[in-house]
Amino acid sequence: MNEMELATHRKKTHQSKVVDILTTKVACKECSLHQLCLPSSIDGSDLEKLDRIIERKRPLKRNEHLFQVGGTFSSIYVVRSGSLKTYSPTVDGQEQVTGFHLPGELLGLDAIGKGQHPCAAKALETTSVCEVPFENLEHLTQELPTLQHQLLRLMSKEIFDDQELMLLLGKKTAEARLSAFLLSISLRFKQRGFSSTEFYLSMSRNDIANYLGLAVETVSRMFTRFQEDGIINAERKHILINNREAMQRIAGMNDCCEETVSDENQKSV
Amino acid sequence: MNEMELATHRKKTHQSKVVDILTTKVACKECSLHQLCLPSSIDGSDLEKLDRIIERKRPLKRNEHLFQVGGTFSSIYVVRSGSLKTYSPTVDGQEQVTGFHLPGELLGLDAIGKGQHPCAAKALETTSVCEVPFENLEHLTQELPTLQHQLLRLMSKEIFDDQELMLLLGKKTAEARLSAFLLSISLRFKQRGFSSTEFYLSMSRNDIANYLGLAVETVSRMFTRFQEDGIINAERKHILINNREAMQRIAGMNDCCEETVSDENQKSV
DNA sequence: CGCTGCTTTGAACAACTTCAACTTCTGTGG
DNA sequence: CCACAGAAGTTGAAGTTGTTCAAAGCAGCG
Repeated sequence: MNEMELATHRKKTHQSKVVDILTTKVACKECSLHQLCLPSSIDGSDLEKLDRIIERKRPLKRNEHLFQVGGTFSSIYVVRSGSLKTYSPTVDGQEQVTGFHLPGELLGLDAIGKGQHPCAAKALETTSVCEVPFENLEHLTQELPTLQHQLLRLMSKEIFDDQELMLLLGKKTAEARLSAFLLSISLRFKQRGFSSTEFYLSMSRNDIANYLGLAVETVSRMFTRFQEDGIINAERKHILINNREAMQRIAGMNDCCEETVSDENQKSV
Repeated sequence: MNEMELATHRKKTHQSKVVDILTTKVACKECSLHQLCLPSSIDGSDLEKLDRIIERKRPLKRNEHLFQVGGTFSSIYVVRSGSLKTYSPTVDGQEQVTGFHLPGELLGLDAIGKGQHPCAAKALETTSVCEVPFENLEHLTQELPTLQHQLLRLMSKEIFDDQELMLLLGKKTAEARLSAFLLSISLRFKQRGFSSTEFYLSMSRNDIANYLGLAVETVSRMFTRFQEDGIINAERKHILINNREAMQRIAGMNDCCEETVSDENQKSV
């Protein structure tokens, strides 16, 4: 039944030039991000239903906005390729980078509550996204319990991740922050089938510093220090992780000065 | 700054609290938190369906746990009265307070993704909660689109709030953090029909400091400073907000350097 | 080639932490 | 009801981390 429909659908949406693999209108079924995205754990005709409500937009160029602060919320977005940053303006005219978004990751979940985007999203490089009109998605989740479950899971994960970051910002030293950041990126690349030890950072030092709540200079110094210690090789945006264990150690604790924490005493009360 | 006044306040503080109202099994329909909680925008027989899946547990005593780290996730919880803190253990055996929860607020949303609680929840005072078995809730949201919508809204709000806190932790000075914290508490009390200018903090300075990513001593000093500047009156846990505008100004910007309260000509926007 | 924006480096400085002592509060048992 | 011990909060002084300011090195691009 649906093969035909799907073909028709694809033809209808196939109006822009096919430049490269990034702009191809891949069905969810064939998308390599399948397992990371909303369709995880959905298949068959259900997947096609989801597929049908998704709009695949033309790729964004570097520095183009996906949405602006205060923009009306109507869709959530999934990164298909490339990357974006989200950031909010602060009272004093600065901006605070609230997140980086790699392929398979969702954007816009923070806007559901108020109906408008509390942050802006800007492409860090050439980036393509799937647009999922939220109203349609809500309707579809009524039909597909597993889709609803997946949506809730993804939102929950976002809450969880945010809390991890809060912990980072509240308690960790500069080197712990950068280390944790690099490990997080590394892990996310790995989950997407890329190398976890060698990658390019699409964001500037400034964005990293902003995200981690540090001054650019501090981030730069930390990169230098890690390199001197042989833990990483950093040539501009090209990163090579040499010693993952060391990084995990640094990211984990290193409270302020010395370590020697082999304490087993779990506080229970 | 009036010792007589403060002494009087102190005496009033020691009045015993009658808690029998708190333990009554109120139906959602009659709950004063109706508008803040899941049932918002549901009514009639639908509300009764929700009511039926909710379990009202016996009140928790101060320092009792609602759930522990790593505990199996099966329900989300709504605070009915009292308050709780959530906190996660850090690698080095410390704990990081991730939030305070007042009546009408949800707990456990961060556990949906992994199926177990990434943080523990402990009562700060005598506290009663509603338990909402998640599986039942998920089923019910399939029937009641508005309930689903409300759940998504609440989760989205949590994401949004977390991002606000990230901003606080990443960019703000100690006084800005404390000021923003007090304003947040004030607002939440107001939404619950309590005074927004005079309230009791159920959490210790230690918890506040931990939550804000500061040392206890720093928080203490900031309280003292605010009091000296006449912005608040703080007698232990009893807080009186005298100058909301000043607090908003301090919470908003006040980049790094200090200035006196008289200073009106600061950068706006 | 010279401009611009991004990154790195150095030195002085400020904010916050840590350490330590002291005060105030709370609750428990005599 | 009071005394006492432990917890919680406050205050001061010294010490660190990270910031700010200033300037120089590097890549990209017209």
